[in-house]
Amino acid sequence: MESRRDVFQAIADPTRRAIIMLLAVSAMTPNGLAEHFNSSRQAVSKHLQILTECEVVSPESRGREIFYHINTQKMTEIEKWLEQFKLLMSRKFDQLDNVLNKLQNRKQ
Amino acid sequence: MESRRDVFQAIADPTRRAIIMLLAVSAMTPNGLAEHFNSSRQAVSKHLQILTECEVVSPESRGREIFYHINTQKMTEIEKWLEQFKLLMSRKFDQLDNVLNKLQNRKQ
DNA sequence: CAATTGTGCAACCAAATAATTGCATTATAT
DNA sequence: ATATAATGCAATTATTTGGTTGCACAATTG
Repeated sequence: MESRRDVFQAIADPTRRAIIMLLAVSAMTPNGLAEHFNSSRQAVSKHLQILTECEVVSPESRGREIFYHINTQKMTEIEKWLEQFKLLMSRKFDQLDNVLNKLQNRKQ
Repeated sequence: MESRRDVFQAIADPTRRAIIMLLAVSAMTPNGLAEHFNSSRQAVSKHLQILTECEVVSPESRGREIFYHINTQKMTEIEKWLEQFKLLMSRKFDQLDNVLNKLQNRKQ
């Protein structure tokens, strides 16, 4: 539970993805979240720790409860990466188009 | 190297993300890919195996070489999940809006 | 003040991961 | 036919992961 700590690592685990979805609807406490899963409260707490470390989530203390909120901003990193990917893909098709155009020009 | 085999697991590893980006530009062989990394060819081959298993990539044999292509379709699963997430987030704001509207109506 | 509640943290453990090295196999080239 | 190149597969290993239990500690309740 130490090293690689980024958004992609954060969403790799299905339980963490479920936590993210729940928190997207409303901020919740570890106990509140744990009710939705089979694993123990401490297990959920560990996931929250990981999510906090990569800033996907941030804790807000209210009395003895801690509400965890989604950090939307961090989630956009995934989107950025996907955009980059799609850009590279589209360029590939552009190059293919160029090849096809040249072939067509030769035929003319 | 057995169990969880989905797109999110696929993009969790930074080397695999790099491989995906390279293949987004053009199909490549394991040897060709390995030149871009410090790790051994076999290590890259294992990543390709994982990427193949979750259908992010597919192999095309040409003589003794194997060209790996990106399977764009599978990448959209990530996008779908992100869309779902953003939908939940927007609904949260809608609910907040509703609350604010009701408060405003009371003041009227 | 004592009991309870909500939480984090440490120690521990089984399983999975990423990487290595050493082969076996197939296709090409000489 | 033999050498070489491109690749996959198996065994091994260190590290990381995800989970558990048991505890400590602060806030709340009675």
